[in-house]
Amino acid sequence: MLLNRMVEQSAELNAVFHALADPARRQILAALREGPKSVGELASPLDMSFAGASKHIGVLESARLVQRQKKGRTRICTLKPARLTKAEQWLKTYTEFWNERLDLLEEAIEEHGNE
Amino acid sequence: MLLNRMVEQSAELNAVFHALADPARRQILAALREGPKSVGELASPLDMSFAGASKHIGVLESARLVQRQKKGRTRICTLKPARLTKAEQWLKTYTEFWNERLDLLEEAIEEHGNE
DNA sequence: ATTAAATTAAACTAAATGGTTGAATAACGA
DNA sequence: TCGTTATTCAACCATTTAGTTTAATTTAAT
Repeated sequence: MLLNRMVEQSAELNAVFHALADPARRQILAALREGPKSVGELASPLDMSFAGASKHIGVLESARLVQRQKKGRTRICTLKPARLTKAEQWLKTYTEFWNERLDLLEEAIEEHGNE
Repeated sequence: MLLNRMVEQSAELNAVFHALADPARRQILAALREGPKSVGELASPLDMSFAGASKHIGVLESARLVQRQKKGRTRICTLKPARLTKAEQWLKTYTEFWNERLDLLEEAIEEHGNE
């Protein structure tokens, strides 16, 4: 159903944007760009308790931006940026709109600039 | 100072991503793409009280995504998507990273695909 | 001058968020 | 087996959020 898909998309964007709205979580994503890391490695630079960091990773995981898999007694986190493209696509329609406006403004200035 | 600028950026991204994380707010932004609208016009399709909608517009305003100006007894809201480009830029570095990975994967498949 | 309309402000509630600490779980090393 | 390490879980607390309703404010219309 159409409505169904819209609601899903909405929930997805909710989760992704919400996940990105916290600086600790963005720091975790930044760290993961260097490669997979354990929860402990991600937590240590974060100026908060280990459990707190684990929660943040949980938020990133439920937004499907990060995947956590058991390896021995550690959990290895990897970046799954596929969902970011959804957010990027959403933003793109807005910046396109903005650029169109700027173009129109430019035209208007060209036409009426020396009045 | 360098730290200063980083914190500012961080606060800015916090505000923008947080503003985008709510479907009612995204709906308001979508409506504003058609052109400037009054608070009332933005509120009516929103299935919430007028005051509630006004608060959402306040969130968008403090993220500097929307500007509200008094006109008679109404307030006209206009889209100011400049800040969205900050968010887009931030996302872009991640999707670029992702595309690089995909390219590497593709290469790897080309090389070892028929083993 | 009064009333009506558009909007914000204030006060409140319920739920979510971001954080803590301490106990529980599970796997590794001696 | 026993202690240690890595991580999560549970319970809790303070703050923020999203929403409400009612009152206040400002401007327009009669």
